[in-house]
Amino acid sequence: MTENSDARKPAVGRARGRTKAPTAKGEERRREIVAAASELFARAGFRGTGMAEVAQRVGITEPGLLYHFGSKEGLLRAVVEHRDLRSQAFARDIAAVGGLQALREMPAFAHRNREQPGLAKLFAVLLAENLDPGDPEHDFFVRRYREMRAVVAGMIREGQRGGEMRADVSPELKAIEILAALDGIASQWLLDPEEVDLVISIEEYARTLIRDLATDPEPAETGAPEEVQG
Amino acid sequence: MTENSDARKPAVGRARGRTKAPTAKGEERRREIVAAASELFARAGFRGTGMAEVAQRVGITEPGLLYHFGSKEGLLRAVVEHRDLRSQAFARDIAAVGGLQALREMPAFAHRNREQPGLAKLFAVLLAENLDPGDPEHDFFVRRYREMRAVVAGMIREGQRGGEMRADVSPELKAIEILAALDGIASQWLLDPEEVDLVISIEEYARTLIRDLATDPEPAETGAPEEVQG
DNA sequence: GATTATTTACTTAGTCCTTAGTAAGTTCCA
DNA sequence: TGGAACTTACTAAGGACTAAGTAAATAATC
Repeated sequence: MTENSDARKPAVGRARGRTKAPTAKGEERRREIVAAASELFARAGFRGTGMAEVAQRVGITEPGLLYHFGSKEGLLRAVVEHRDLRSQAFARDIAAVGGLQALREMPAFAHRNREQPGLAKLFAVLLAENLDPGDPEHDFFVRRYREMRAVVAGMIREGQRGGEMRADVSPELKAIEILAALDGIASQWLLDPEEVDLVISIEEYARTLIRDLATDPEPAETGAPEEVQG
Repeated sequence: MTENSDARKPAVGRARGRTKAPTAKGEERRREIVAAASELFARAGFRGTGMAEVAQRVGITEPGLLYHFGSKEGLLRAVVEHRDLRSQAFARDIAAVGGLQALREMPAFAHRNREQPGLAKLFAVLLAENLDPGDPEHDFFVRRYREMRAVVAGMIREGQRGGEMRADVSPELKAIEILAALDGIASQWLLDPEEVDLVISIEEYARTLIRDLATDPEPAETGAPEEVQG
């Protein structure tokens, strides 16, 4: 399927009929559709979700969908681009505070993720469906992960320059590890939330990271409640 | 699709026509089919692969496939159960050597994985397609991850009992973290092998782990070649 | 040890449903 | 009055799966 059908693929990404500016109603409609598609793609994946399901969910016909997005892949692209909150929020968090403090923010990040399991799942599912070059959004995920690794590596380099992080770790490799751990923990949590607590697991991993990376030993927070710094 | 069609689902798992013992030829054929299906499922997932594709690959008809496995889900089950080398090899490695030594074996595990990227990908893709309860192999993956976490936690407990690992880490949480990191690194490697080196990343993570968990400082292996112990 | 009966391992032909996508027309708002 | 935002009606292909029959190997019987 992916191999021979490179010829005459339908126009992807933009609408069929429309050529000028969209109206407010249209934009609102598109937001609804993206929201519905996000939910369904998170459940059954891109391949496991039919256009008819999405259409029914928003109360429109199938060609109505295609009017807005041109093709199923166009809809996927819209979902992937619009629902990009994850890496944006992630980058904002890490860029806002530098060095070690960024690691201390990881539990907050975990809390936010737990409140929107749909988003975490959407990300995990779509990533797995786009591992192959040739998968429709492969390049998007490659770019996103390169960006995220760069942001995390930058955060570590900052900590190293400031002297609060040990200098003998490679920022690039540590960035791979950190993103890997976060993804992997999320994946185990999504699979088996009764056995794997997302927040506790990430908190513990953050403690490990700080213990391993900090040059100064952290104030022992075992038994010491949060009001220490107040 | 997953919601309403609980009624009259076709018999899953076993063959339609056959009721007694299979012949040697049949078993060989089934192995061929499982191998082909594994490759195709790794590429496009269970949902993205048609029975016709699998059939063509092994040179059989579609009903020929169904004779052997009863349904598409039956074929998936066979793939998942037969291609279970990963966790078995993993458990064997970890159980063979206890404690810290198991962590030192992680790079070897990484090397094996790199030689069979198809298997790693199959695992990642099928996991993501079975995150939901109700997905056909959801329970299988839940069980597998529980087993793997138990094996890793046991290895850590052993290290702690022997005194070579620090006692103030939770074996259960550390097991989650280790499996998460391994999966996450593999996932980034599968997505972008040019930027992410599986073996180097896992080696570095193993070093971090040993540095963090060992009670005795390890002999600095930087610059010291392997012939030290010879 | 040849014949008969049974079973495995298929094939051909066909069912019925779902799939993404098209063509052409309609409504409604700016 | 022209274009955005739809709908109805349709196509062609692919989806898993069934029914019924056949070739060949195996097992049972005389």
